[in-house]
Amino acid sequence: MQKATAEKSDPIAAQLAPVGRETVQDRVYSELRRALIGGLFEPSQVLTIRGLADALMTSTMPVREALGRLITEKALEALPNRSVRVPPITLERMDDLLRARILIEGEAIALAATRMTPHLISTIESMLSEWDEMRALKHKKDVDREVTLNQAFHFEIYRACGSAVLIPMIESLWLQSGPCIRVAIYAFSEAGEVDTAHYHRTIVKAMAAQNAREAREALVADISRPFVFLRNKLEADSKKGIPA
Amino acid sequence: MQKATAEKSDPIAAQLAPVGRETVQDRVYSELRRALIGGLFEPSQVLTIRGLADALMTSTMPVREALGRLITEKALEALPNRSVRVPPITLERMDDLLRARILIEGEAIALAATRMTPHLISTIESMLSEWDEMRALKHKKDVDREVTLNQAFHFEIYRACGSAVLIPMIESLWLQSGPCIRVAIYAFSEAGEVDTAHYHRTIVKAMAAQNAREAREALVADISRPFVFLRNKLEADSKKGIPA
DNA sequence: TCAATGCAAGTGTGATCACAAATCAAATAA
DNA sequence: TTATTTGATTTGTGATCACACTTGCATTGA
Repeated sequence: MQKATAEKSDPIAAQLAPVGRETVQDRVYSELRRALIGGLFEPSQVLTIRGLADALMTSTMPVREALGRLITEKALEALPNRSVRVPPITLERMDDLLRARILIEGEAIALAATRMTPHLISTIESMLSEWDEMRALKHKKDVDREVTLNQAFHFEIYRACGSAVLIPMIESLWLQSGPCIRVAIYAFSEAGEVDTAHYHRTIVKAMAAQNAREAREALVADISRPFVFLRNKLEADSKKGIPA
Repeated sequence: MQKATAEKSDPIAAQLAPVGRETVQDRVYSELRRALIGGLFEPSQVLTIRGLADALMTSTMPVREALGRLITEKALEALPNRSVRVPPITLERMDDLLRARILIEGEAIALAATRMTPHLISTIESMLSEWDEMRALKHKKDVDREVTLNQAFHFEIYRACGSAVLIPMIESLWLQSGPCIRVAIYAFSEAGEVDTAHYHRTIVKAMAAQNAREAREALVADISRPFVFLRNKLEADSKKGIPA
């Protein structure tokens, strides 16, 4: 493993930093988080501390702390062998996750709808056009960018709900459904174009009108899509697989 | 600090253990969890790694991992100084927590109501009588036992909802509202007797009838009580305090 | 040939060390 | 007396070491 000795401190740079410098474990945690939400890890893939430490150019210490944190929010799973893996996809778990997301994200967007400001509305409207830009040069399926844009759009709205309790729960739910979503988006691409931007436009319209009920319904339609799609795909696969 | 060197392994005892032995960090995590849900820490109290390690008779390592996990589920709070404390109580946060608990625990109990078995019903009915036993010898206010019993009753029901996603979220919410609840229960005791068992009986009746709507309403009444009580108390205190 | 045993590499866990930053106290200067 | 600075102590963070357990493969036995 590459040495990562603590370098001598630079007192000048130290005093320039505001108050809270970023720790290595925070960086590692963020990286793993991003990778999980983006679905960069396979479901059922096992992760090793030393392997991740090598990949992230650090020692094992920040990695084990980050893994522990991800395990408590169910983004990863601790096997009885003490090894850790990204949770496998099952139909029951997908239904469970979707139900929880409808419940909590639905509540968050309904709250947010009643608190919209003109500035916020123009912000999320401008995010719609970003979506169109990407479609313009869609010769390459940029799944990463698609995932990032989708996440930014949703959380820009959720932040407006003003609940310091609900938002971390939603982040945890995205973390848990990340691997499924990536699989679903790939399946989308194979099955032909599906207009995510259309669903987002419906959401923005409801938000601009401060109509909580319509916003919730539009959101439910948006987040249900990949789940029902993936569910159909998995059921079709098992029908093909089991009789064989 | 007390030495906690790894003792030599006992191969016989090792092979008797099923598969997953308990790690020290799991023990530490459980202890801190129990202490937080039970409200054994003061709000705004700062916790130090070495202090907890000494108290729990272990090294710093398991403690830091446990603290990191508790911080991610918002049971503790990381200050910019890198020190960690139990979050202070504010009116906004209490309202936020109560709203989330009504939303999620309400959904869980509604789900559970549709899945009740005779065995489960008799289990939670028997828990009611335990409550009466405690009341019989209430010469001593056993707040700890009260908290434990309340927790056991609620989670026995929540487990029946069958959602591996909702239950950890509820645990996180209890963890976050633990400090408030303890303060509220003390305030209850001062303000004279309040019959928790009565609310629980109403819940059990609705559950036995598999009436999801009534169960949800009874639950909301039960969990709202300490919050509205504490809210009134805090508002009264601030009215007395600020003009002075 | 196949199952069982034993060895070696890999992995997680806990303890300890090193270091920088924060905190607190006493001492000094205004 | 009050404000500032200096020094010692405390605390969090990251690296490294030691050890037990797991896993995989090769050797050995029937």
